[in-house]
This record gives sequence, C-alpha cells and structure tokens, in this order.
Amino acid sequence: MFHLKRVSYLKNLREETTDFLRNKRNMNKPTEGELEILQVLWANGPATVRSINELLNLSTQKEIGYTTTLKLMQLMVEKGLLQRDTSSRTHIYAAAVEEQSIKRGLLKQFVSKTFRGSAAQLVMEALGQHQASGDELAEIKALINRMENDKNKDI
Amino acid sequence: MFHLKRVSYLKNLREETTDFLRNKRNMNKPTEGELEILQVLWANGPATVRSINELLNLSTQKEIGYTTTLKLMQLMVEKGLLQRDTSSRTHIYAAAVEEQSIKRGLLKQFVSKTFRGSAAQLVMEALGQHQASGDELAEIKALINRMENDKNKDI
DNA sequence: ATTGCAGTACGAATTGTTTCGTAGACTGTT
DNA sequence: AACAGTCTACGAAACAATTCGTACTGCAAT
Repeated sequence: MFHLKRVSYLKNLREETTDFLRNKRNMNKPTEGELEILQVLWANGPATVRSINELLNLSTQKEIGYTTTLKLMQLMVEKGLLQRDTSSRTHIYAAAVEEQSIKRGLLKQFVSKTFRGSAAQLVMEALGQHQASGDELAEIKALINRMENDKNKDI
Repeated sequence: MFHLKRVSYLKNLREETTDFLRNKRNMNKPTEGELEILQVLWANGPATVRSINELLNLSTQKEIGYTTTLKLMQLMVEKGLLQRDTSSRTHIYAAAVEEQSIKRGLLKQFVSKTFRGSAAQLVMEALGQHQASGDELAEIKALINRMENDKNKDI
C-alpha cells in the first residue's frame, strides 16, 4: 500500500518534469497551428477565440472548427505561449512570447536543419528567388554595409 | 446495394487521391527526420542504412536505433524521396530529389509561415544575427547588385 | 551442417498534434 | 421561468511521425 503510493508519487513527479521540459522546448518551437495563432495576435493584439477563428478561416480554404481553435489556444496558455484575461465571460487572449525572439529561434533552427547552419546560404537562396522589392534590396544592402563597417572597426 | 458500392468506390478513389497528394506534398516537405537523411545523402552520395545510421548517431546525442533508420528510409523510397539499389544484399540508397529544389520549397514555406511571405524580413533577421562572414557578406552584396542591375534593365 | 552475424521486412506501440463532439454554465429575451 | 444563443471545459478520436521488437533470410567461418 505504502509502496504503491510511493511509486505513484514518483511517477507524477516525472510526468511533471517531462511536461516542464516539453513546455520549455515548445516555447522556442511552436507548432504550425500555434504559430498561425501567434501571428494573428502579434499583428492585431489581444483577441477572443471567436475572432481569431474567423480570421484563420478567412485566409485558409479549409474551415477550421471553433472548438478546435479554442482547444489549441487553451493548450497554448498551459504551455506559456499565450496569456488570457478571464475576468469577463468571453476570455481575451494575448501572446505571451516575443515575436522577435520566437522568430529568431525558428529561424535559427531552420537554418541549422536546412542549410547546415549557413545563414549566407539561406540568404542567397532567398534572394535568388527575387522575392524582394527594390526598396527592400536597398535596405538589405545598407544593412550589409553597416555590418561590414562594424567588422572593420573590430579589427 | 448499388448505392453502397458507389459510395465505397468513391471513397477508395478519394483515398488514393489524398494519398497521392500527400506523397506529392511530402516531396516538397520532407519531415525533420527525412531531411536529416537527405542531408547526409546529398553531402556524401549514396550510402547504406548502416553508415547513415552511424553518421546520424555521431552528430546527435540521442542514440537512434538501426531499424528506425531502416524503416524511415524504406518509407522514403515509397514516397519517392530516395532510390535504392537492391542488387546486392545490403541495399544502397541515394537521394531521389534535388537538393536545390527541396531546399527552395522548404524555404518558401518557411518564409510564408514565419515571415508572412516577406523574404526581406527573413534576410534582415538572418543577417542581423551576424551569422555570416565577411566574404559571405561581400558575396551577398554582389548578388544584390546584380539583382538591382537586372531590375533596372527590365524597365 | 551448424552457428553467428548482418541484413531486410513489417507490424505495432509510442508520442505529438489537430480536430471535434458533447456537456454544462451564463446571458439576454420573451 | 423557459428558451435560444454563445461561451468554456474536456475527453477522446483521428492523424502523422518516430521508434522499436521480432521474424526471417543469406552468408561466411568453423
């Protein structure tokens, strides 16, 4: 009896631990669905489940159910990706993570997995697809110049 | 009766269709594990399951079982991601898809999901993390200059 | 010929993510 | 007070990706 209790106590401890680790990991790498929701919140600020669900259904062809979005967002709160204000009946959700840092993390992982860590490779590939306007190109070039100057100063 | 047959006929058709699409889709978007294997094959040319498995276990901390790699690679053959030579007992596997085109596809999806389609945003973010050497920066700048020239010619 | 090793094939468990049905709570309207 | 509409909570199914155990095959050394 006592023994059984011990075991289940340890088991719970371990489950909490792995949960914690998983949450930590997911802070850096939201899933695809999670990212979609974050994007909406980053772009438009705090919102209700319904409005987000409607927005998502506008952009995608596949209708996504209301409770699906709800559940996902509830899980995201648990994971620490979102915060919510439950003071009124319809909860208001907000992103709980920084856009920049999440995107940076995703980018880092992407570069490492897909371009073996070479950011330059990625940049060349991205630019090679002419997906940038003239203004954007100029901006990028300016950034590069600035970086080169910084590098020289270092020496 | 006839009606039921019709339905099941249609159902099968649809299943085949979605299978086909899924395979098609996975041609563009290998999973993480699949990508790892492709990277090895792209970098080193054709190889056996064992050698790939050993390579993967060198780079990652988590030991990955031999049959796991085997199974994954078998599935990849089915999906058309790999080819294999079964003429001798130990099969030799090779990538069946082009490195460039796969990476381009992944990049496109990544930009669209993470940077709302703005390649420039992605480039700035990547460069902002100073993950490129001086030579690489110069190369990138050269590419941009070339692109700007091309743009001007178009007008 | 037997034994042991290295290989393939394949079913099935596990894990992670998405999706949805259903139940119950609150709110405003009749 | 009852109804309709809108919301949350939550279990569980469906789906996708990974992992592995086990069975079987061929081959080489004894």
